[in-house]
Amino acid sequence: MGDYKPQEIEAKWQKRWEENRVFETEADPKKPKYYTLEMLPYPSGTLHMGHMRNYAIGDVVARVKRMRGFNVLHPMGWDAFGLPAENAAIKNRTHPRTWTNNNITEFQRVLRRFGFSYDWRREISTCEPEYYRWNQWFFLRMLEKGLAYKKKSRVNWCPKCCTVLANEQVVNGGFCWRHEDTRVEAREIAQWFLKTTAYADELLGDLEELEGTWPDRVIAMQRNWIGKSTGARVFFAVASEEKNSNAEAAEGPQRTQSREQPALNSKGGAPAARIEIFTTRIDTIFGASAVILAPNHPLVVGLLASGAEDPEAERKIGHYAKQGRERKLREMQVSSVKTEDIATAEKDGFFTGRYAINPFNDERVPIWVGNFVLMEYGTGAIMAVPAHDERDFEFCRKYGLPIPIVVAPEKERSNTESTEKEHTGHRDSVPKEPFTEYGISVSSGKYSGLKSEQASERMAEDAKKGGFGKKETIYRLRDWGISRQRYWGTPIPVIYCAKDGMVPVPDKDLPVLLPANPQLTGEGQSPLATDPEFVNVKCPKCGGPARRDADTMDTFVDSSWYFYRYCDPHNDQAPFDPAKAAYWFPIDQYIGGITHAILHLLYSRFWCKVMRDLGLVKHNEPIARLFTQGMVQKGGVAMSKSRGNVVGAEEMAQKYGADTGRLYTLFAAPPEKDLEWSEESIEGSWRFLNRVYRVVDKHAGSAGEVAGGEKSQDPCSKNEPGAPTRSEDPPLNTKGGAPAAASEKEKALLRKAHQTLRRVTHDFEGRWHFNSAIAQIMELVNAIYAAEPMEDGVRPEVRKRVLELVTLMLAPMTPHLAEELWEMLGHKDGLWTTRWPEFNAELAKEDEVEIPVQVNGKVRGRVTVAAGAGQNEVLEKAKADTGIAAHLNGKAVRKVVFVHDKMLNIVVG
RNA sequence: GCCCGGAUGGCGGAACUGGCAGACGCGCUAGCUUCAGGAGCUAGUGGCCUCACGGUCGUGGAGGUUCGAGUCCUCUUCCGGGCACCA
Repeated sequence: MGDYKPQEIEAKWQKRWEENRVFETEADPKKPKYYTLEMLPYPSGTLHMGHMRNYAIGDVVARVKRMRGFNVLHPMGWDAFGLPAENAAIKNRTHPRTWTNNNITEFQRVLRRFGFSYDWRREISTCEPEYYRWNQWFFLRMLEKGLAYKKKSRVNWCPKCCTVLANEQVVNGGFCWRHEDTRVEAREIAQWFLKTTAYADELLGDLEELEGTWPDRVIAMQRNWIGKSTGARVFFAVASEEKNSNAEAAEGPQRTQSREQPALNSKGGAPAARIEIFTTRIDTIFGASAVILAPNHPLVVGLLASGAEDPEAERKIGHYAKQGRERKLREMQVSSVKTEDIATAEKDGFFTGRYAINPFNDERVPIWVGNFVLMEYGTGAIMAVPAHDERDFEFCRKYGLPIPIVVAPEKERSNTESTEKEHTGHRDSVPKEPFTEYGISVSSGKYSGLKSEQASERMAEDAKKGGFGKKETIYRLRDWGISRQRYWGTPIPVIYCAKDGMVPVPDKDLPVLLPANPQLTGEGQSPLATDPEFVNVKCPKCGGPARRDADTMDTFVDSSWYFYRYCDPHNDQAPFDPAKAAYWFPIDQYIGGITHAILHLLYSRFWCKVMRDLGLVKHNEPIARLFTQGMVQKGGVAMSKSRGNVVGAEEMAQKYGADTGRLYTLFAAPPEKDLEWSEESIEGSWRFLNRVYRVVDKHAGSAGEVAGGEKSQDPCSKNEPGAPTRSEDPPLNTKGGAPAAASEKEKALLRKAHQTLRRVTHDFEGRWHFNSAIAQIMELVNAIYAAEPMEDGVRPEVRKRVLELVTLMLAPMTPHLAEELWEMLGHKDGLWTTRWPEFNAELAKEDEVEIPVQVNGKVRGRVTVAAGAGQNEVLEKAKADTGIAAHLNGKAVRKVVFVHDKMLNIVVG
């Protein structure tokens, strides 16, 4: 008799697993594969129970699949580049590599302490040249395909990170994803972009493939982020200034032409400027009362310069004379740079003094500049249809622009009385609110009377025929800016030569190594730029003096394809062997936090499609199933080092053992939900494991001597991982015939065991209700205790078998204890050689069932009958029950509803 | 504003396709054991009424479908998350 000593047991089995290379895997096309993966951690600070939960969930999946006979790939690695390492290095006067490697060592030690079943030979670290050279290789391939380009543009700058951020890294409407209290600033910087937009349509469309296997909210967030809008582009010609004074007219069209920048997409040499607008509601175009440009639209400056001094127009619809407009424009351009709360800001704008021609009805509409029109979205220009759009309504009402109605509600009814009258089609009546839904076109020329959808269709067609527009789909998604002005990342493999311009580093010169000893200042200039040895190189083309690109890549590049590297982690000829990736991919199960719903998970999908087009892989999507686990919280907020509310994983392992820690995180809440850490509750898991240990310990002695116990295993199984042993139920596994039980007690216990096995198996397969699986096992253990002393009425082989089932069911969750119990139960081979047990339906079957009897839908009693009893038998028995009979009270039975083995409802009236 | 989730005892949470609501655990109460504490074992534990048998209410709220609703439908409140002058 001994006590459960997790620390001893855990060390012992971790050693055995390692000696026997239990978790090492190779691609083997003859075996069914299963690739399960937890998102790779950023090694920083301490590994806490939040991390632990993630890995515990992943390990259950890996171990269950292994027991199910799959060839399981379950690797681990480190997202090792990144800002925190650099900042910590500056603070502690060390090197980011030192800091990172120390953390990796620490993380690794704790993960090993928890006995996660990783194939450690496949460990990768993204900060090693053997890894990041392939980031550079991919970059060069994208450069060749035009998927990487450099552009000066307005980008997000985080003053704390001292670097540019991708749009995906800007959260909560303008804050840094790492510094949620820090607003990003807009800066004009030339940087590298990866053309995610080239795959926008595919990234959106393929989400359908993921429906059902990815969480709905992740799909919804990605859809939202990609933001498809189907509509049309329409060209409004800028009207010539026939009302101008003679002097201005004399300068004529040439002046206008030369001053105005060309319209977007204007075909070379097009004489008159035109404004291209994007709309999702071309059907409302007859109601356009203005064209509004973004303040930084390229046409604005030219239009202002040529805009008429028209006192009458100024008085009527504009608020600024010519000079005022220019001042106003500067104001608006400045204020739009600050990423203020744009959504709530008041609509603001001014008339440019020029007019545009609506191509559908040749009407002259004033051209305005508006603060709510974004250059970044669509064409940077809109038509304002105040009667049918909230924002246009607000804007036009403020400036007294007409609000013509061109869509009437389909039914003659609408929400309020006031709108009812207004939406009857008089285009000069003034509505109190815009009608933004689809309806019937009115006052829209030949399109009047059409439904909105039809009108849109026809008008887009006609615009195309007439050469003044076309159908168009646009996306909110923008290209991924990957340049970072920091040290600890992958150098961008590009060289600038005075003679040859931008020259890619040839493949043979990869990797471009990070300089070993940089000057780290954290002050917003890439530290690489200050290293002459790094920067000054010979041009690969002409051999002349040239400079390297001094920026590094966003670390999300590293994590966009790392899971392919696990398939072939030491390949020095290619990022990976396509044959190996073809075997393992797609990832069968990916597990991680919701935080990466659009960052990592969108970039990874993009990368996969690029690799497919490079011929490296054949699949469209890298991740077949995604699971987003909940966070571990303490005091209502997620555990994090910065909040100071972490519970260290190692601390838990020392106090209760790894198995208790694992079990608790699996039991306390379903895996997708957040879990509030409770020191009190973990005691329950600890008690349970002790309870299991004690009862196995008690019966193990006699069980070891059981004849047939060890022999019942398949002797061929030894050293053959492909054909693991499957122990069976001696001696009750007789096929067909009714098993002979020694006693009612024995039969009931075995029945409970197999019922539990059935449910636990089910909970592990897909449903992932680990918490209720554990609850089931607890019930079984309770039943074993209730059957004590088992010696009285339960044969040793049955006792042993029941305890084996408990052990096997616990094995994926508490693997160390399970191995120990397995050994105590007399097994010489490790539990890892054993397969998941099959439940025996015959043994699980109930002889008798208790059926609740309802009278008029209310439970009034229960009757016990043989399983499978028919309606009449149950009904007779129910009527004979005095309690139930009292409720029937001699009333006429109107209806009887009977569900086999479930319930009986007698309806009386 | 739009889009996703949620809401069940004192607490974490069960309840597979509509069929005994509250499994399992925590906490609490009592008994056994112990010098005592702890641990362990056993029993009890949704509210209200009742000495009791039993009754009655009960899954955020209001309606509805059904023999029967935590589960399905309509409306609604609150909480969490994402996106947001997206044309």
